[in-house]
Amino acid sequence: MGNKEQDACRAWQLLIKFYFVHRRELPAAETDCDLSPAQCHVLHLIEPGQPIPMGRLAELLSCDASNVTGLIDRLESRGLVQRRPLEHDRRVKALDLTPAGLHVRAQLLRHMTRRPLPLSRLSPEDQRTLVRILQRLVE
Amino acid sequence: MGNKEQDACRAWQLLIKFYFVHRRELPAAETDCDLSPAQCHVLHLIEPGQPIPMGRLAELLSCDASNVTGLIDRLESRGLVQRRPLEHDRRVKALDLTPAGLHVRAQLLRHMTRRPLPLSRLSPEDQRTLVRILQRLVE
DNA sequence: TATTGTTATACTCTATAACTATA
DNA sequence: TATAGTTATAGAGTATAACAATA
Repeated sequence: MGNKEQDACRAWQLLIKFYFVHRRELPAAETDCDLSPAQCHVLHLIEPGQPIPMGRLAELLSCDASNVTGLIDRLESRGLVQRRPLEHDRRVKALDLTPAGLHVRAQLLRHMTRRPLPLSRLSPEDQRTLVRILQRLVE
Repeated sequence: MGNKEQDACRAWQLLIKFYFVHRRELPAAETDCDLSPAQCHVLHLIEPGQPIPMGRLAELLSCDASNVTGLIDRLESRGLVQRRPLEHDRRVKALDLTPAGLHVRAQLLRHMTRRPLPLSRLSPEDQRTLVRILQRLVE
């Protein structure tokens, strides 16, 4: 029967609810770092030492490329991000974190993972189980 | 020891990652319904038959009250939401869904729960376990 | 006087369309 | 001609501060 479907659907609904409930907690971490949600997302996506083309970033953000221009303009003017044209194709501009950007990104990740409060309601076994299941979901 | 802390922290990080990965999938459901993310959030929060004061909505959205004014202006001009002053305290304006709003909200929830795809990777047992654990998290 | 919501203002985020530079 | 990114424009989302109406 469709029990498996039902469980998957129910889990999906719960994850969405969790998403909504906590989408209002994450911004606290973001404003702690003086970043807008979009800027936070960008910093999260630019992995240290792995320059990423602007177009690829637009894909990951699911937004228009024109958007990325302004987003990066602001981060660059704050000294957190650098544009550099690729040697073999000068149309492409690769983004990388500056030292200051690295620092803010690390701070952001610390702040975002600072409050696992609702999770402490779970038993140790459930916490381990949740970790195992989620790892499979996001891999 | 700190194992419990570690598991809670790890689970939190994974949920955040899940949040980021899927924050770009949910907007598809939102634009299907021709709603912005914020409008989607509002419709999600106004439960059918349970009028909610504007200030309470600002709390739930974790945003300034002045924001809610514009947000509701736009939804009201589209005929999805109604403002009504409470009889016993006419400062307070309670929000309720119109019939059209009810319809769009139901459509939105359907679209949002339409794709439990990554969840189908999990075994039936894991799906049930995930449901049980998440229920405790969002209750 | 205190509270609820609105208005005015300014900035960020977002998409569309037209454009520039490079390939 | 096609692609990567930018610019111009317009509308939505957001916060702060000053305001109006009600309590």
